[in-house]
Amino acid sequence: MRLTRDFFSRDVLDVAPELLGKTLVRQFETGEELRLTINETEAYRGEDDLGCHASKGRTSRTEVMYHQGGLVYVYLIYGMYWLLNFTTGTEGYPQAVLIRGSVDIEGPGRIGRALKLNKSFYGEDLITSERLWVENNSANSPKTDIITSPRIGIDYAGEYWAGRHWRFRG
DNA sequence: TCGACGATTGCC
DNA sequence: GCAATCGTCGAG
Repeated sequence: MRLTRDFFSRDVLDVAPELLGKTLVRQFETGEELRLTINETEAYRGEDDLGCHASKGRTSRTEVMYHQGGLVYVYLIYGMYWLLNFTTGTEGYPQAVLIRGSVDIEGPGRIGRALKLNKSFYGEDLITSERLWVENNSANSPKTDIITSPRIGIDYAGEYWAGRHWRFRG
C-alpha cells in the first residue's frame, strides 16, 4: 500500500529510518516496473544544517525542500548522476531524505541511473504520481536492527554537522 | 558573464 | 589516484 502524505509530513529524523525496508516503485513509460527495497537513507535537516543544500537558503534548486512532505527533490551531481530525495516535514521548514541505496542496487548515483531519473522528476508528488512512489510492506513491522553513522561526502560541512549520525542502514 | 565545485562512480 | 561532465551559485 502506498505511503501517505502523513508519513512524509513528520520530521526527517523520524522518516529517514522508517523508510528502511519500504519498497520504492518506478513505473516506466513502457509499463515495465522496477521495485527496490530501500536499505540506506540520509537525513538533511534545515538551513542550520551545513550539509543540507538549504543551508544556502531558498533558491530555485532548494525551493521544493521548503514545501510539504512527500515530494521528490532531485538534483544533478558531478554532472552525471541524479540523486533521489524525498521532502519531509511541513511547509516552510526545509528537509529531505536522500535515498542512498537498496538491497539490489547500492549507491545514490546508481539508484538514480536505474530509475532513469532526470530534471522532470523535480517536485513530483509521491502520493499521486503514476511513475514513482513508495509502498509499505504487508508486515509493516518497524525495523529494529538499524545502524546509524555519519553522512557521506559532506566533510565541508564542518566537524559538528558532518559528525551527526544521520545516515541510516538496515 | 565567468569560474569553481559538488550528498558519485568507475577506470587507470 | 583521478577523470568524467554540467547545473548551480557566488563573485566580478
